[in-house]
Amino acid sequence: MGERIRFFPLDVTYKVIDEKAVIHLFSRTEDGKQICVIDGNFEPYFYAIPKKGFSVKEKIEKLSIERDNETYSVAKADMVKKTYLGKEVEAIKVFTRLPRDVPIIRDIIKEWEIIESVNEYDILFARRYLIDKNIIPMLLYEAEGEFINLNLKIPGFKAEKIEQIADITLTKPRILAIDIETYTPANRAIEPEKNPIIMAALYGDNFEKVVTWKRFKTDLGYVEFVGSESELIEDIKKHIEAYKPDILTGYFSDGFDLPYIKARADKYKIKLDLGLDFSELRIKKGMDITAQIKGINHLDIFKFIRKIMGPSMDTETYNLNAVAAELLGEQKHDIDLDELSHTWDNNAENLEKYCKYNMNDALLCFRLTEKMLPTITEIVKVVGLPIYDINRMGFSQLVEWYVLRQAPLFNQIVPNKPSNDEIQKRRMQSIKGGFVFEPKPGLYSNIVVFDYRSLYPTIIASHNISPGTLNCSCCEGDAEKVPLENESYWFCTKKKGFLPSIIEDIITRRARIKEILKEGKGKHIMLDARDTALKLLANSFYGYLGFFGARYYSIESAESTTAFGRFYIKRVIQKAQDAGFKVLYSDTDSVFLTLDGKTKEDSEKFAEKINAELPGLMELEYEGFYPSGIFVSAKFGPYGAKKKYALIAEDGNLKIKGFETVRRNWSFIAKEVQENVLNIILREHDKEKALEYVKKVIHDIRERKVPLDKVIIHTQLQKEILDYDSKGPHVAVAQRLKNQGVSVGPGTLIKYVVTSGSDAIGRRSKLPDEVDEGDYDAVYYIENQVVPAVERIFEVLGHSKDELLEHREQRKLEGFF
DNA sequence: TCCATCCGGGG
DNA sequence: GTGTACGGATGGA
Repeated sequence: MGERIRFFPLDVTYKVIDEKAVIHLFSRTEDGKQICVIDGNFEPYFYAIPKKGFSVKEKIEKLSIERDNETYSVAKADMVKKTYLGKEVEAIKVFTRLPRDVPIIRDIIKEWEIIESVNEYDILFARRYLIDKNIIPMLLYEAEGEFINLNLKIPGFKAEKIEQIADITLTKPRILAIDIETYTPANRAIEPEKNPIIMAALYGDNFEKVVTWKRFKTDLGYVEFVGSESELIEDIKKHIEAYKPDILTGYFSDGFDLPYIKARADKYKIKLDLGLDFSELRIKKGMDITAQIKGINHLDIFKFIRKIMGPSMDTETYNLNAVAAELLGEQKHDIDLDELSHTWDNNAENLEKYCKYNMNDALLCFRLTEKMLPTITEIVKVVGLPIYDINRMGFSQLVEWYVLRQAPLFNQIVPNKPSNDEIQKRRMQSIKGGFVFEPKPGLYSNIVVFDYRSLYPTIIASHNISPGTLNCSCCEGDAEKVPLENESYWFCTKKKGFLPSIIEDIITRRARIKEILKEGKGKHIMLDARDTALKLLANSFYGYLGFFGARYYSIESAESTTAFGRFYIKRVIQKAQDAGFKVLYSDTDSVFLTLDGKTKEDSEKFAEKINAELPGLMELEYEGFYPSGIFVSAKFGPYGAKKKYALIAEDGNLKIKGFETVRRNWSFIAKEVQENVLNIILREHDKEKALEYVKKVIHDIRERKVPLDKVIIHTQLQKEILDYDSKGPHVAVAQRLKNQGVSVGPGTLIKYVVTSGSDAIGRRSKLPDEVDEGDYDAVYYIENQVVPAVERIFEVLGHSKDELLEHREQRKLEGFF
């Protein structure tokens, strides 16, 4: 009888040993040791689907060819009953001797007359293994087998049997962050072939190190001096090996740090055999550079944040400073990197601050990784691929690999990726989106808001939308048609489709998590993260159906999804009007009504009635009741009129959408006036009071009674100063800060006050410290801050901008311009 | 206006 | 490694 071990798989590859592909699961054991569990009991295969009525199994079994003195042959061929795009098929599961034989055998079989199609020939062996053996990275498994010597840096264990023993997750993988500084003179390009790495920082759990090769006096404990750049490279290699990370993380390390280190190591002929199997750090070039180390998940946290978190973040740029500012509330050290090379050459005694800077970058990267880890882990668990893989995927790829993992459970053969021609065709196609009912500007009372919970996912599930159920012959003429004018689509009503089944599963899993979260007290970081991961996936399905690269691309399905979306929201609008409610506004999945004399209970009953008629998982949710609200006309953006409204809830909370208040680059006084005006109007319904209040504030500004700290404007620099076309006041201030030797860059928060005078506005914008109390430009704050903040609100109430300003000032202003 | 190329991040 | 990106801005024809 063999031994038993418990382990969390983290990375998976395979090696050919004795003419056989052997899976290697690089893992962490339950008691924290590294181990490589190997499994030789898995064979490469793909599917061949013959044309109807043809028997092809024997021909395939006999297939064997010679090429370059190598023999490629089919190891085995099994007849299997499968489902392919909604149809039952008799396929052949074609086994080859090695993974690399698959494309060769496939190419031959593909050309045969009697073959309808070949499928699943491009699913990497290691991934195929994880799917077929139902192994999910970062979960706990138990293997039975024996320890063997494998010529690896870590012990080997040959498994005869592997099974999951409980739903236990590795929550504390060992993380090591890396960041390098290179010799790059000001205004010069980054040139790895030419310029050395001069510092490298590593930050981990109870571990911090900055390695550099110029000596200077310092008390910093973490600084380590070596004699040369090549020694620096050897040194960081040694530290990484000693730390034994599960995750090596960097910020843009796919595109910068690791390729740079590799380029410099190559120059000195240093072997960067960081892989746990002694393989070298691999830089894969192409359109997109990636860096991979076998056995260690290299995480480029920048990539994850930009691709996955990006859409839900405020920042426009994803540089470390801006991202750390938003996610951690921390910034990079304020130093001028342009001077580093000069300091390195001439003033080594001043290098300490650069070491601190270097360390801080590694620290920020470590913290970002820690912060993202729960979400990353849950995505890994939902999609079922290692951190390294999911780190480099976008939404559509995550959906696709989720689908690929579910496919065997539903006995599905998965369609192939589109050809280039097909992609070109698909790129031409576009579809109609959600329905928008434009609000009429005005002040309203007794507003009820409803929205469809997860509209598109529930439509896909409830209407059985997928390429496999589209226009099925079994329901032709019987099934309800998709509400599209120029098309005649229907989806099967007799058999649940594959995609609708798995999306339904995601929706119900989310509902269960929500239940638990509702019941339980305190924080559930893991459940929150799981909900985030599932939500992300569910919301990506509709986009996936319309994504040109998708295996399950179906423009008809995507079109039908939005068509049903428009249908259901329009139906709510129609029925609400029929029932005597007034519809104020609607966008895609939500609708705003006024009671118009009816009661809140009436609206709840109305929603119940709507829900009784909705299919499957679809549900119109009561979002809230608002005693009053104001809709304001807004500027037209690229997608039509932008929504701009404010509602007040029964508990007095304001719900503001689209107003400038939510943005940072307004002075406190402008935000305060806007919020107070909204409060007076929505709470007290007193237009005159609001008007008088604004007049009073304008008067106070003019009298300079408003304290300086209320006129400070905070604006975050979104890009490099040079990259701004129009240099607004904050850019001018940033420029002056830079001239004074202060390091400013994207993400830096600029605080300034516009002072009085007749100069250009940029010149009059000063740092708060430089301004005396009361020395602000009253006209600017009235005209460019306070008035614009409330102008549109008063417009709705029938008061013009001029009424906000007293006559005398108005004349003065006119004279001014 | 259309098509192709470049860029992001990093020093 | 049973494989290869993406979407938006910019600039030239």
